[in-house]
Amino acid sequence: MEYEPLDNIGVLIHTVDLEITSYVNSQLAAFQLTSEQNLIMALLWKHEGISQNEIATKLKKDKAGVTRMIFTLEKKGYIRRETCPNDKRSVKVYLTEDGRKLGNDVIPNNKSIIQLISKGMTKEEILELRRLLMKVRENVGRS
Amino acid sequence: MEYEPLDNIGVLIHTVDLEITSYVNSQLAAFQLTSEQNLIMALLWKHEGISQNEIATKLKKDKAGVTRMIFTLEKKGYIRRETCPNDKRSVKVYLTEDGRKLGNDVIPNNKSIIQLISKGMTKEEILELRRLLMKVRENVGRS
DNA sequence: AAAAATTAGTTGATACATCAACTATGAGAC
DNA sequence: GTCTCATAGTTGATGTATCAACTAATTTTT
Repeated sequence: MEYEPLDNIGVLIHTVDLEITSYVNSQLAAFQLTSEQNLIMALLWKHEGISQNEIATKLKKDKAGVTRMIFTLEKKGYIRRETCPNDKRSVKVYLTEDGRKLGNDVIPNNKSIIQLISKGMTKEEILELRRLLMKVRENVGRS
Repeated sequence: MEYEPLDNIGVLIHTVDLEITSYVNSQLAAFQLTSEQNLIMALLWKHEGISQNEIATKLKKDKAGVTRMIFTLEKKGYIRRETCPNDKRSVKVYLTEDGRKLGNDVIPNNKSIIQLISKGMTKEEILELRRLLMKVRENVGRS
């Protein structure tokens, strides 16, 4: 009855996650963006003016973390925060000119990153990978 | 030519990783261990007296992080550090009595965690999941 | 309208991943 | 033996994830 605490699907998923992040970060370094900041920017390139709360919901991230990432992006000069006049609790996030221009280079870059991750896999394999990952997700039942 | 920066295999793997970690942490909370601390303990339950460097290598973790995790485990009273007399640069890590006893409860717990993660999947599906994850790994080429 | 509950966001704390700079020790070349 | 290089570990910094406690504003209840 051997058991392999260091070599199981959970650990493998964690390792692959870190390696993907490392790769993505290396591809984004030139734009002064990290993988997670890039997700926020990607949202804003599609729907500018959404609130921090919407960002947190869509990215399934903790609102505390979103507050801090937004702060970092603001420091970098890519976004602008504005209190919503209709609901003063809410903060709407807008792109700056720099932030908007950044998309021209980063969006094509993102497309090629996404393609590379599943390079050499058939549509069926990608679907199967998704299905099996969803099965694991269901098993640990965090939703 | 749509592109889905927020819904691709990379993001899914990241999400599943976080959910697995969250589940594992919930199962380990009673033992005052986190998922990563548990990996170090699991190593020590098998090979007591290995060095921090061996721990870092086997867990593929940065040595800086290992230093800090070892420090935390020492504070918790589960391990003991001892400078190697043959190589004074090296620190050997030993279990305390508490740390050794902890294994009696945690090891069975770990086995059931590992089983649960791939519950309801056939051997072939688990192998296919591994294979596809290794393919992604190869694609991002961080090794 | 006043009280109670909910919501948006902030701040603080802890943990992990990663990189860079550093110290101390050891090993190999000569 | 000394000089050079490599190795083990530490410390500091930044970024992300998560939880808890908190403020301020809004919505619901009564």
